[in-house]
Amino acid sequence: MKPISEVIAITAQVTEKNLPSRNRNVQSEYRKQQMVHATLDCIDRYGLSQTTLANIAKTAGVSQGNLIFHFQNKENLLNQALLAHNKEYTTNWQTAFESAQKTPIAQLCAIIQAAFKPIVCNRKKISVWYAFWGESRSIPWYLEVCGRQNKEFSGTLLTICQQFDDSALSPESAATSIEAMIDGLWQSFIIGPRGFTRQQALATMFELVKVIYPNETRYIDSVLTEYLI
Amino acid sequence: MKPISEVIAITAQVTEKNLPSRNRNVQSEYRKQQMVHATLDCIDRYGLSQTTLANIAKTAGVSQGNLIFHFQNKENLLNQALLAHNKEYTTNWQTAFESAQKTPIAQLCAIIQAAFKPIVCNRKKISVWYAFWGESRSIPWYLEVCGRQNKEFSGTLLTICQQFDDSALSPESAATSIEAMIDGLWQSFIIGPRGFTRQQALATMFELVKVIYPNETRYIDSVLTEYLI
DNA sequence: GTCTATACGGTGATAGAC
DNA sequence: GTCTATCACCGTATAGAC
Repeated sequence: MKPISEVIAITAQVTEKNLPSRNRNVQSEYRKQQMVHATLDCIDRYGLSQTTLANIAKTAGVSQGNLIFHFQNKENLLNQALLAHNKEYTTNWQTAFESAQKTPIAQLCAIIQAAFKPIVCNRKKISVWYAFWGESRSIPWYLEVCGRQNKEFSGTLLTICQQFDDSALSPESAATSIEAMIDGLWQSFIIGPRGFTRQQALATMFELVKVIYPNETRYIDSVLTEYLI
Repeated sequence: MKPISEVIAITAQVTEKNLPSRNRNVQSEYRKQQMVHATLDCIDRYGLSQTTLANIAKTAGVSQGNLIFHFQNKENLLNQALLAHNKEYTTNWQTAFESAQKTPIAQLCAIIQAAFKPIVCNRKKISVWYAFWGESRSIPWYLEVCGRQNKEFSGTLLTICQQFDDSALSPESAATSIEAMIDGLWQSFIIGPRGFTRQQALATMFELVKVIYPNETRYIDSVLTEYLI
């Protein structure tokens, strides 16, 4: 799914070209995006247990009946919301990974930086993950979605770690550690001290990478310097 | 709050001594424990959004009215459940910390081992944390409880890290890294690959500590060996 | 496609017997 | 203290007008 801003751009473009049928489809897609977006907002603000169709409708500025018209039922709406949330997250790190230099350290730094970008690493987005994970026991489908995504990330990370020449850690341990560190630092944004910032998280993250791959210290420092400017 | 097993022991003891009034109090406490326990079970199995008084009552083997009699309302019951959950977690690491040898590395290893003990580190217990954290935005009280606990743990960890003589990491970074690693590895039990075990988690954890404090390699290995026997 | 009105079931909480 | 019966409300989903 495309970000709303992009959909708006497409809508405008199509309108200008006067293509009513495609226009209608795109507008419909945009409406659905709006609703999905409102759903994620509500999950963040009220938690899954207090996220009601009434809430979502009000937030999206549409009627309750309209939600059902587009998504048939609440369950489906929540599923679509999770998929959209997941897609955004995945696209973020994959884009960073693909546009990085083709050296292990550059790729590693790229996906780590991506993980702490404001689009994915903020209180709202993280709250939503936790809301779904908190119900993943009763609704295994939630876990399936997250698990698939997670597996791909882990795989990519492991492949990167396997390309380093020497480290005190095995590639498996290094990959597991780095991934756990990212997840753990994310958690700090929710339950940690109020003043915890993305910059601090990223700095700590890179310090750890330097300890794991001391040979790459120079490159990492250059990335950090560039980032802080 | 005391673990149910202990409460049972006290109940039996008091009964023998024939103290009806205290006995009644203790039995009442035990009843409440049962209900709190059932509540945590339901949060794990159904998620917070599907945890109803009907569910809890059925799980606890009591009537719905009885729940309200003891806890006045659902909100209070959930609060007590979180407090009990939190208490168990805190007691676990504090006990380990206090009974450890008074050297930094022994204390560090002790609280790390405690974090991966089956009592606190299993799918059910972790699910419950996530359920509450997922709602912590809408119910700040949840965050307060977890935050206080978290702060104490962080503080203890930092104090320990400050006692090490030399490391490539600052005490602050080391403490943050270790705490994040624990949290991140916990997360693996929920969304990670199915085969992930506590032993693996602990092994990875200790490998990382060795990288952070290379001087302590020997002690850590001895702990690991002892653990795996 | 979007709305309002409404049916229906489930949920938290109360009342009162035992 | 514990239960059953019951209420009032709210949440999802449907129907039908526009």
